[in-house]
Amino acid sequence: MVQVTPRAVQKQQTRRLLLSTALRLMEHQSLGSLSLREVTRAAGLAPAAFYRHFPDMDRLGVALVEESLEPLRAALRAVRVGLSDSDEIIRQSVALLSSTVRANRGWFRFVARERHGQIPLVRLAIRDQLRGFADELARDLLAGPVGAVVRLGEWPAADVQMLTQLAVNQMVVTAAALLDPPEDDPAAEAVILATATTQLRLIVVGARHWLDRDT
Amino acid sequence: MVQVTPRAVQKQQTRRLLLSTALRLMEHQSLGSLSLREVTRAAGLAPAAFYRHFPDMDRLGVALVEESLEPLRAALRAVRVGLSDSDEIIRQSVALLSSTVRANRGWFRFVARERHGQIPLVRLAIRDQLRGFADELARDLLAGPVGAVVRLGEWPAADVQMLTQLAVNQMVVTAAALLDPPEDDPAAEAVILATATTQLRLIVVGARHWLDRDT
DNA sequence: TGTACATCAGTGAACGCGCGTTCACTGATGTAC
DNA sequence: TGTACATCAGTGAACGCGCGTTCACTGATGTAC
Repeated sequence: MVQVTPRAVQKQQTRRLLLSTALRLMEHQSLGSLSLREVTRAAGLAPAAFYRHFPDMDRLGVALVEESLEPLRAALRAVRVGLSDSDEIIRQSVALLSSTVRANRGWFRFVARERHGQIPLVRLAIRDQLRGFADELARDLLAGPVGAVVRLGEWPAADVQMLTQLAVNQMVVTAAALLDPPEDDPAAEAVILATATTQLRLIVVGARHWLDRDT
Repeated sequence: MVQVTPRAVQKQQTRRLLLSTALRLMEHQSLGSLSLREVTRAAGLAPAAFYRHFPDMDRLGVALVEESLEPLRAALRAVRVGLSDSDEIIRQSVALLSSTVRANRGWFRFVARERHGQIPLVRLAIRDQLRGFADELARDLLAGPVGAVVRLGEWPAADVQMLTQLAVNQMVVTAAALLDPPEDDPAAEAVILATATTQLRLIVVGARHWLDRDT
């Protein structure tokens, strides 16, 4: 049973404060170099208060992976529901990518950085969550107009997984590129989005011809 | 003029020792959390000796990016030269990917981790080098049998860039997946390679139909 | 409702430690003659 | 070739600092009666 006493509510607020503060501080550093004291200092707490919520920073990282997933998953599904049965699969996919990154900058930066970062527990948690994203995308595609266009229902299950993993990978990589200080060029972001669009288009072309690839 | 006195030779050896020691130590941590003292300790030097070679750890990271490129570039070109005019583009591409990662584990891990890591100078250096890889791949493809199959010569230049960047991205991501402790499953590596093979195949299918994608 | 005790989120001081950087130094190597 | 001075890669001690973790504590909140 979840505690709903004022004290328990306050504790949850402090916990969320620690998580959001850590995410904010990681704009310019990795989890591995973020110190417990930095987080509590920025959150306005004594260092020792940290231990009422997490045994160490690694576990805070894992919690960040798990608890950031929910709003992001909701955002992704909401945009996907808007997909009509038109042929503009690609334009809508890139719009989805772009808007989702915009609305979840901190989380994407965190995932891009820690996905291959130094903390094994966090890497594992991210890998699991990305697999979940890919699975969910697969389900949505199979049920929607995009799946119909490329006849996804006729694909071997392993191939569907491969496709959605490729899409999720490209999403994360593109997001990371968008989040990196886009050098001096003010048009850098447009270039990145244009490249991502074309790459996605190539993948969709590949998907369209997947079943007749040997002819 | 390059110095060739015994003293200069010794200095270069020490410099290379620092670089290789740092790369080895980064198997389990990121550059941002690797300390100058750890590197000099593992290299058998006094901490202050570091400053004879690099102003700080960030610059060592940049040097690592730049100086690891050469052997890797040589390895990549050597394998590509072996490509005959057969249709087995994909099998050879994955063999290339797999063998190259095997022969350059440390470097791939470093690139995968620091590409989105916390040190801007290193991120920038890696981005430049990956762009160089993509450009070189584009040149080789245009001149070779693969380019002929997909009529790469008729593609807009931006599309060729997009394709080779996608390939390089996938290479780095797959390499990172291979390098991560492959969980408990002993067949995990085979699964990763199979997925990478299929993804590459999808990309090639997309490339084959790229010019007639609107028909 | 009021009281008396229990819980526990957060405090603040203290600890030992490894860090990056500085500095004057040593002694082998290099150079001018 | 031999000598006398210059260079400079690497040393070792020292510094001040922020770190993670511990501990006894405080005082508001919770609970039993």
